[in-house]
Amino acid sequence: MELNAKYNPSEVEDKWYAYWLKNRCFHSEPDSREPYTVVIPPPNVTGILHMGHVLNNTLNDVLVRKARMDGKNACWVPGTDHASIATESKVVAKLKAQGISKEDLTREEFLKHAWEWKEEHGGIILNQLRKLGASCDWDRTRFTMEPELSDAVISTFCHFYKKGLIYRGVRMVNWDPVGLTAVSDEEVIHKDTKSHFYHLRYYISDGKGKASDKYLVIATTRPETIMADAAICVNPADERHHWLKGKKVIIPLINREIPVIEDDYVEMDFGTGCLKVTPAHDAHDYEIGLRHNLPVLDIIDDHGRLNEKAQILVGEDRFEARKKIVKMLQDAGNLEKIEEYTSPVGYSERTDAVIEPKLSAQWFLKMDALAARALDSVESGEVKLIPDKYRNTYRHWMENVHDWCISRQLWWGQRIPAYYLPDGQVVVEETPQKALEAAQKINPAYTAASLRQDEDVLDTWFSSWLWPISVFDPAHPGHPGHRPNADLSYYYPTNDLVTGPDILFFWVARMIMAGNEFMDRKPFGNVYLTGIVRDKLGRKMSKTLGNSPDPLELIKKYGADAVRLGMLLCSSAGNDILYDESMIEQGRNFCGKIWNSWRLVSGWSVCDAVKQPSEARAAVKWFDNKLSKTIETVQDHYSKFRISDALMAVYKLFWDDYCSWYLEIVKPAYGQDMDSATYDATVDFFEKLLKLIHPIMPFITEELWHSISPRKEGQTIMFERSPKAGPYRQDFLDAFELAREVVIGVRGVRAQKQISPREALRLFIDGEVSPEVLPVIVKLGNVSSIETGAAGGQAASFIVGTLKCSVPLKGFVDTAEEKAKLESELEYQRKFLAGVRAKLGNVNFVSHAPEAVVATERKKESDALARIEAIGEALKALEQ
RNA sequence: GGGAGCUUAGCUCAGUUGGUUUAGAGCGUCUGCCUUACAAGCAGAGGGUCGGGGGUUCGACUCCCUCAGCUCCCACCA
Repeated sequence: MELNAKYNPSEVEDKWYAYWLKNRCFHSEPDSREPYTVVIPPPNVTGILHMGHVLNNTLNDVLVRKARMDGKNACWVPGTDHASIATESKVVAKLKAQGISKEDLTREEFLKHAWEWKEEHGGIILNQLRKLGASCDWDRTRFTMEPELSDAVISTFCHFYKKGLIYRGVRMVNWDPVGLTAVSDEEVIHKDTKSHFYHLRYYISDGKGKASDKYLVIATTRPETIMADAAICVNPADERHHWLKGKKVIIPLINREIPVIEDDYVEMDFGTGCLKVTPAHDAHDYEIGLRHNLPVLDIIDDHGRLNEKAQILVGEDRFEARKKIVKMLQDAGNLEKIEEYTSPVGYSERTDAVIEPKLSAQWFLKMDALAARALDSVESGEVKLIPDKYRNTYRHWMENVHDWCISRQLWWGQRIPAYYLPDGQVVVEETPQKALEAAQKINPAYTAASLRQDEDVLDTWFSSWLWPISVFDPAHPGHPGHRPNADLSYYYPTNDLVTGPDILFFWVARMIMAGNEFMDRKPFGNVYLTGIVRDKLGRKMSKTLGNSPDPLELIKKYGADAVRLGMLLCSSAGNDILYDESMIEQGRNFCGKIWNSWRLVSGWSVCDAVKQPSEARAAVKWFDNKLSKTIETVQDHYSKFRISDALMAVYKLFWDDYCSWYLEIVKPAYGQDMDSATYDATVDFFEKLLKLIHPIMPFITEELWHSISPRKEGQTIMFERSPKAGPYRQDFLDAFELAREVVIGVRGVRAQKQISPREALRLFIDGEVSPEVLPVIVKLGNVSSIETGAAGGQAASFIVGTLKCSVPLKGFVDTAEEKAKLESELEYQRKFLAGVRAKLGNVNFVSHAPEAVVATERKKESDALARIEAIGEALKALEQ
């Protein structure tokens, strides 16, 4: 096959991806082989590919392709997540742009729009993953809200309800006034936010509801909530405030009377020591309210606006109201002072709205028992977190977990299967039919019309925690007595999970809980937590900063293989990645290198009459050993999830060892034929290298593998076996390494003296070199002869290990310069020797240190002595 | 406020139970090369007292303490 002078990734990539699909290379069915299973962290159904996905899915694909080539039955299940709040807010925004308000629609109408949106935009991201080369089993593509998976979610709810772990209650929850839903604690992000501390005067009541001239001062960050105040609270031990005992104070502006109460909760040395208690709008205040039987007055509506109970500023947004009420308080003489103040404020993860603590009825899942078991799964090592520093974080979270608020006031998602009866009772059943049956057991007169289903849907994570189970057997979760189907029995538990640490609790921990609950075992063995992709300056990638490159553009420009390699280059687990396009350039350059090396090799002509040159024989033997050793290293890296190390080892093996050394040695002179032994070995090495690289760069390796020799239709490098490491001779590798260093020394002399590489030089070596590798020095050093001993007269010399090498160079050598160089080297060696001898002279060292260490020091000593002697001789020779 | 982690060459990072490492890699930098696979390349070179200080040890990048800086997670001082 004729090769283009340049590698053209886009042509090649589309061709092979189509080929793989056509031959169903990614599809897996249970068989007798060992399974290797991975489920994709399902991206949002309407999402588009960003660099984080690229990193994650590249890693996933490398692991999957590697496992496949190791002979395992690899199965990577793709799919998408319905992402209830994210998708719903997108649909709401789209409708708004069309002049349609969600409130004007019925639930059914809205869902119709949402499904339309999903059909239109859903799954784009899965097509984008194909561009990256992801070898997902597309026949198994799942969606968390497809009917079967939704059914699984509903039965899961029923399962936990009947187990008594799910309850409904009025609690202080995190309310998102933009998303118009409650969110879980995990979906609240606390950010330090600059605000003000307002010191307000509350006048003491004269007992007749009128203000006296005495007052106390409270400090608050939320003056707009004073209308909802239920009390003023002080610490009972605070003597400054004893005079307030039993008094009542007047809320400014609205002149409502509230009591002064005492509670230990109040810190004496914070603020003024007086706390305004607003049970409806602060979680602690709510607790205090419960203890003291205070009324709850909710003055903020779902949108974050003051309602009519506030009496004043009705209809104003909470932040507008804050500004206005400050002015009003000032005018009324109640504002004592304003301080600058920075405090943590909770924001909604999805909408970035400031979270409003709000009292409402929600569904919760009890977490204690689930968390305890999930903690054990990690502590016992059943599930490994990589890197393991996340174990600490994980433990901390699991030991301090709160009940999970699982209801959302949204429509896009699985609707809670709770049905309210006219008598106030509630039945929880998987279907309306079953619910009716249950209801009729309570009262046979009930009809379908008597049942009112809960309006809320479930948190997205309440469906995605089933993912590793439900993608294989959707009916399974929550069904007592249900036997796992063939797929689930074979593929579960999955092997590795690659995901970001940001969803360790949202998703990973909860999958472990669900796995334990429904399968009685872990959902995966290893969790590889990637870093977050940041820009060169360490900033998170975001649309507003415009620092987030479009992966598809990059793939178009550099090729998918280049993008994959670029991302992996700096992907040590858990470390954030500072993305820079130059990494992808490096990937592209590597593609070019691979391509060109095959152009060279494939262009050689072979003649059986040619005998194998001695340097080629040495090179073949050396590379064979080197290959084995490197494969061993690479396997070790993979087994420890050190993907970038594995990649770098392969990269250097190909570029440095194979191209720069091996090919340069065996390369025949221009126009000359090559012997067949060397040629066959060279091609064999090349093919093995392609197989080693394939998991990382699937496209170019497939292309060239087909170029090596014609393959049958359907054959692919994907199913070739990973090259195995054979035994290798370290002593031979060392001997070759010595020769390599001699060559570098000779080249160094040329560079320094500006002697053309074409001019052959004589080389003197004083010391022992394996005769096998001498021809290598001759060829790559362009040496006319290698003689033993030292070059007399003017010569450039260098030391390799304990070898003294010299190149006679009449007329090229500046004696003084050469002498200075040698002398500085001599001084360095003497210092080094002194250091070693000091160590060896220390009785404690010799008696305490292990023998091997002492032996090493002795070797260092003798080597240094040899070098010093060699340098001395070189100096002597210079003086002649 | 609590917890975890990080600080090694210009940049990004390795350094695996303290001694075969007189501290490594990739990229970048510098010098010389259009050498008939590749200038997206080839050859060569320079570059770090391992954040500061103290300690343990025969021996510390590696263990302990302390200080400084950075990052992340958790958290209800209004």
